[in-house]
Amino acid sequence: MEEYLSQLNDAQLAPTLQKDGPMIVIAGAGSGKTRVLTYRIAYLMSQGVDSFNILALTFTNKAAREMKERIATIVGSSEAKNLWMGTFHSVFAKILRVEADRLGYPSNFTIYDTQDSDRLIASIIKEMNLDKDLYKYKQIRSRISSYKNSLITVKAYYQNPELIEADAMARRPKMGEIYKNYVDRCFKAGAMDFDDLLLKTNELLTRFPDVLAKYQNKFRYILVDEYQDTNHSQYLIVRALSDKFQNICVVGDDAQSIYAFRGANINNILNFQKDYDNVKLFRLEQNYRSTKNIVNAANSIIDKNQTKLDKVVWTSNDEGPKVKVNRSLTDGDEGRFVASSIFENKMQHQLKNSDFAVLYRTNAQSRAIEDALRKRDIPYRIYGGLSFYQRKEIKDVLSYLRLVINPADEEALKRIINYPARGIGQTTVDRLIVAANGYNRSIFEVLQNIDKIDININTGTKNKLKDFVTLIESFQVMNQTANAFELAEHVTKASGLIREFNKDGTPEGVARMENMEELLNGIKDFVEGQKELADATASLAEFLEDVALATDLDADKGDSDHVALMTIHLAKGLEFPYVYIVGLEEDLFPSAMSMNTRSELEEERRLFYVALTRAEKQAYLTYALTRYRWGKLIDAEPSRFIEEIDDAYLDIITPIEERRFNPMLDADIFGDDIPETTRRANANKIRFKKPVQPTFKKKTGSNNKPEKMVISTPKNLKPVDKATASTNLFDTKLTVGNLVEHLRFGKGEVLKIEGTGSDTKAEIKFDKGGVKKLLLRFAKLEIIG
DNA sequence: TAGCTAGAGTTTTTT
DNA sequence: ACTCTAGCTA
Repeated sequence: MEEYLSQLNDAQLAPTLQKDGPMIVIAGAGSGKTRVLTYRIAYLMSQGVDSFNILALTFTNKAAREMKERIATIVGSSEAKNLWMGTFHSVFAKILRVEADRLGYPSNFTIYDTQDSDRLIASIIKEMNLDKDLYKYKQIRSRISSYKNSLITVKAYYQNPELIEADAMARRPKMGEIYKNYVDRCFKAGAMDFDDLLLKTNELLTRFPDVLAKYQNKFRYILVDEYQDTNHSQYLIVRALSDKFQNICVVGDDAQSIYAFRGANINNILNFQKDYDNVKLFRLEQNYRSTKNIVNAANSIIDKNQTKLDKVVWTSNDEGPKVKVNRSLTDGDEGRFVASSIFENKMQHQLKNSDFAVLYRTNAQSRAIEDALRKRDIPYRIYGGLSFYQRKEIKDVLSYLRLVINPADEEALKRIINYPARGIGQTTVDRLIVAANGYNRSIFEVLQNIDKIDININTGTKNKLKDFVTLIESFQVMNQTANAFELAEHVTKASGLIREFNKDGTPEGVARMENMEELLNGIKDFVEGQKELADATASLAEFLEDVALATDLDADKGDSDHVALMTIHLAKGLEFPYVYIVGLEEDLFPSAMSMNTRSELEEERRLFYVALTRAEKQAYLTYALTRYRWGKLIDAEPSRFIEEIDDAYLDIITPIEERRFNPMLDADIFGDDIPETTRRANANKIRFKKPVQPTFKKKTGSNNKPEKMVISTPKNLKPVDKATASTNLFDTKLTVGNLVEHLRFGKGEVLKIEGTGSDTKAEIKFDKGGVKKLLLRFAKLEIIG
């Protein structure tokens, strides 16, 4: 142990060796707080604290896993195994499963993700015959979420005239009723949403003193990482659990609080010293991560914020190069700049791809970067966005599995009762929902008793429903004996999902099959991992819980060398030698949605601070003068955040304006006979999902507009049946490019082209039928005059 | 009931 | 630019 402690400096050592009592560590960016947490846990154990009695709450499961591995190398894996470590959501989901019956929930409750919640709310709004323009399900969901995070239950809502008044003012007088219905339906479905995992934990701890005592005695030592991003609900859980022994250690940095939008309350960290008696305060101010230029640039930004704790982050690292600022003409150019710069840095400094990260404010920005990296053959990985488990085909498979575990799961049932199509239409489902609500039973119970109840469904449809019940019940029987993988494999076949995915033979169908196979492999890995633990409960239920709470970062095994692309939010806690912060433009970063109040703007500024402090050696700030947003080209101006950095730390490099068309990068996509200006314009508009080389000849009619087009298909792609396509075209010169963007494959001709400029529409007829979805980018185009 | 189309809404960030 | 859905037709 001592030899490990020798790796800490004095400032880090003090909190590490502080064994008992409430304490707060204010840790600047890159000051080694993870190290302190890790060694402090190891130290506690060396002082005789039982690992069963330690609870560490982290921000991601990945962080928990890494910390656990690190501790295992110090104290041994058998000791480390018993530590309770994870996110708030995953730790309390486990506890809730154990105590579920107290709250009237089944222990196999489903965890609804955001999409499930959205669908349920939309369904409720529809059932209540409310105006969906007034009651937008996303807004309603976010309202409900913030109620729950503030511990405002339905009852509390109705007792609070201010809230009722506020919703009435917002022309949503039925808000309370929707909230009540939503909560009831979740309960009836045996489902908890993300916020419930915290809310129900609070309910559990307040309503049942014996349960509270049990966990207070269990978790004698509690550590919370990223405390600045806890919300009220999490705050109360921590307070309740630590109340008896008061061995609570929170670590955080007010300057890195970036989750106010989901209820995080920066006052939790600012007021910690008032919440407990005799709080020991520690500060970690020396940055070990970044160069002087980066640290100083970051400090000069955060100085502009009024709300902050006193803290001066400094470093004894090298000066390093200044922060480079680059201007581009378009978002496409910005992407190419980043790709070229990464390429050059890699060559010049002999670096790996994983030494680089590109950070952006919104997920939509990844596109332009992605395209540029692909053209340069630089491997990359996009984190976040739509995660693997949220993809349609994956959710479909998971829905079958969810229904096996919890037949009451309404959202899972609605997803798959007619997928693959088995002749059960919306009308039938609506009637089932009405019946289920009327009998106060789950839809599945209604289905099981379809002959015994009074319901307006014809015999043919009833038989189809019975077949569906039989199918699910057969899976349930199989689940008694088979392991999760065997069951999942059987489900994909017996449900007809495999047949469905193989049906059309399109690239999308093939991709879906591949994804499903990847899911099955994942389940197989999970089952085998569980076998090693000699845990007989290697169950499907546990897999589903892991999946529900998994994030994209958690899934990263770090086994391949790639450039990381992610939002700044996702990058919190990570570090990279080279960091590119892109899209530094007004209305984008800071976001247009966050410039109404000073506190919103300050949060954006903290976000920028987080972004910059991810960099170890070199940071780049880039912005473009024009950018495509919502499909339209808009002008942009540089972010105020660039000006806020002290000039002394900036190196404003030559703008990309002089960049010339680079045939090596662009010519492979566009035919040689297309004028350079058009190709350049096209280069910004067209995205290819796979490297293809369509070639086409441009021939125009007398009025210089394309009148007819023949589209020929590469041999390996199958023509589809039928054919009209309409699209808005930016200008006539781009007709070809945009059609490549939109067309599927097959032969066809243009029936009509209407309008000019941004309002141009084209209609194309294929010889052999049509375009199911206007997605394909693999066409070979020929325009005939 | 299934399949197709036109039109609306979307992009702020996530467990 | 892309996705989702209501509403239409067969």
